[in-house]
Amino acid sequence: MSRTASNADVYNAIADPTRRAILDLLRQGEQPVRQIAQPFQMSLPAISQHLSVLGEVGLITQRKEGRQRFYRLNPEPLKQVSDWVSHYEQFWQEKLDVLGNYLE
Amino acid sequence: MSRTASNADVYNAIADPTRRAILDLLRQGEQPVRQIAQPFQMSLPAISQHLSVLGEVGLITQRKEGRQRFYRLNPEPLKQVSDWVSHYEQFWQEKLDVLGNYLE
DNA sequence: TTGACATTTAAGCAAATACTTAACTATTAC
DNA sequence: GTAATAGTTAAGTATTTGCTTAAATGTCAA
Repeated sequence: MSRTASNADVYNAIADPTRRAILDLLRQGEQPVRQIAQPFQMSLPAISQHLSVLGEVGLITQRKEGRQRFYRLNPEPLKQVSDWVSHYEQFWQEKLDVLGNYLE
Repeated sequence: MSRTASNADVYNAIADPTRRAILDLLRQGEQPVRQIAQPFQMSLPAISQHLSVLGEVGLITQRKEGRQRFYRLNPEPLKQVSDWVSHYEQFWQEKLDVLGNYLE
């Protein structure tokens, strides 16, 4: 086994700010690569590589149309993150409750 | 500026499975380093370094007692992740709704 | 069929990451 | 004091990451 047990996992995919921004972009709907790349100061291959990482963990899907490739958001894998984080929500909720009680 | 804009950020901190496991452990309450390290097949310095990463982003705090150092969970920074992910929850919720409507 | 366009793949590189072992610092116990 | 205990810091290393430029692939347009 390699050093990192779950190497190509969702947590890793969203660790990069560019990739998160790409996901945010795709919330508006599917887009071709050139359009996805446009806001970033980075070469097209770099974006393509980020898209590939996102694809590997299932966060985006691809549709080919002519010479364009449309990428579409598939947020399901984020559910894993959401579920994990939700275990911690009670903690800051508790803190808020304590604060609330104090204010009453 | 370096390659990654937000280098020592929460997303990066939780990208590592060991660090997530440490956070999970600390949900049970504060613990000294030796106890945190115990479930992992990894040297103590390695754990210490992970704790340092978690500390840098504010996910844990430290309390010194004699020669022991107790680490305590501070989940607030996870709120950032929770908030970001929540933007996507509607997407899979929609999918579930579509499924629900179909089943009716 | 030649060339432009959209995108990926390849190759290379500097920096970051996740470890390791060895050495250090602080605290308590004898 | 001396030694054991708890933990960090230092130094070194193999691997991964995030980029780059150059070359390759596939598609449409003249």
